[in-house]
Amino acid sequence: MELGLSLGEAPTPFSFLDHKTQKNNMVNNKKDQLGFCMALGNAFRSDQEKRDQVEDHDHDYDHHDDDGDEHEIIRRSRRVSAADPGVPIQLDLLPSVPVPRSHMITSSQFRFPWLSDNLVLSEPGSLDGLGKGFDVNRLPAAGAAAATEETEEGVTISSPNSTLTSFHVDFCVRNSSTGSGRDNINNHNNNKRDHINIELDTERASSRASDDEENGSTRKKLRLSKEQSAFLEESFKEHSTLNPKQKLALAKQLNLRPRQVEVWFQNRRARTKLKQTEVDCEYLKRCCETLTEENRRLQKELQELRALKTSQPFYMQLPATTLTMCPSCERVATANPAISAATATNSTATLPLAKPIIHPFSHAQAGKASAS
DNA sequence: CTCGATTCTCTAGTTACATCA
DNA sequence: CCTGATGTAACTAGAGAATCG
Repeated sequence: MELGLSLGEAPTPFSFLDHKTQKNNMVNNKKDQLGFCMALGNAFRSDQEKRDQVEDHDHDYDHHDDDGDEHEIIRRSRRVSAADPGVPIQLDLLPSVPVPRSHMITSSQFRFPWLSDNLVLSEPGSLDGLGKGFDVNRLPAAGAAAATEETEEGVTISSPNSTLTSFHVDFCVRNSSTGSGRDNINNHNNNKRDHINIELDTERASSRASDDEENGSTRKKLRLSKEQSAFLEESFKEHSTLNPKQKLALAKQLNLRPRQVEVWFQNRRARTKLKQTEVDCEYLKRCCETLTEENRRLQKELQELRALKTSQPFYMQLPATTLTMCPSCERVATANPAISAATATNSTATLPLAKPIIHPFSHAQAGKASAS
């Protein structure tokens, strides 16, 4: 009988994984037939699944919890323990873009544009303006001239006059130029600092975006505001891909060009995948270490058994048929119970040999033998 | 039904820029 | 102020799928 480890065959999923995770991993493994079961979610599913998701969105935009985003990966990876090297490793992932608590939006606090035209926010102050619709990239005064703008995809963005006023009235203390606003901010008390910084942030984004529109083709890099990033992040948690309808709705809501939303999602997927690759790499590294250690242990055991064989030549010269595995129950039936005991305990004690040979596949006898 | 052109969206890789230590 | 590292928005190329005539 031989014992071996093999990669390449269809794996039997680890029992510690729940059914859903197993299913996901089987999907992952099917592709390259690695036959390796990992306690990690599938951040990127097959094209067919993605298409299915897009089609689902055309019907309804309900949240599907089995979306394999990295947060799901975190939850699933936490179900396993790293304490035992033989047990798969716990891998803790932090969200890739840590959002300050004060800027966090939970999905229960608002709804996405494709769910409803209005966002519902429960935390005033931290995200002022969100609930009334984003306008952070619009020019405060001059931008109003462009009350209706045509995006690159021919989408008309509605007039900003509904939100612009309230959003900027609160922060009229700052300078109109981008850089010099900091001096004013320093004079304010700490309670307002965060609030103002957010505004400064959005204002920078606003001025750059407007510059970009003025310059046209020049590649001016826009830094998305915290609110925009947080909103996109929450949106990404819901769905890692967008259909055109969602993209337009999101762009309209955030006052970004649809192309910007599209690019953000592309880059976000790339970041997630990169992170997932790092996690996979780390996991495989640890698996390799575990297997190396196991291999070392088995080699040592083999050496000890060989040593036993040389020190007990007569004892080991028993007929081969006396140590046999039952093919049905996979129990080792031995003619000499002491041999199995010695093998199991790796003992080198001298053993009595004058015992009758038991039929290897007689379960009743084998059971009796093992019991003795 | 098949075929080629077109369009759209994706990934992977890269570049350019903003920010920070 | 300068500089290198880092993060990320934006770009490019190429592939695959869907659509249309």
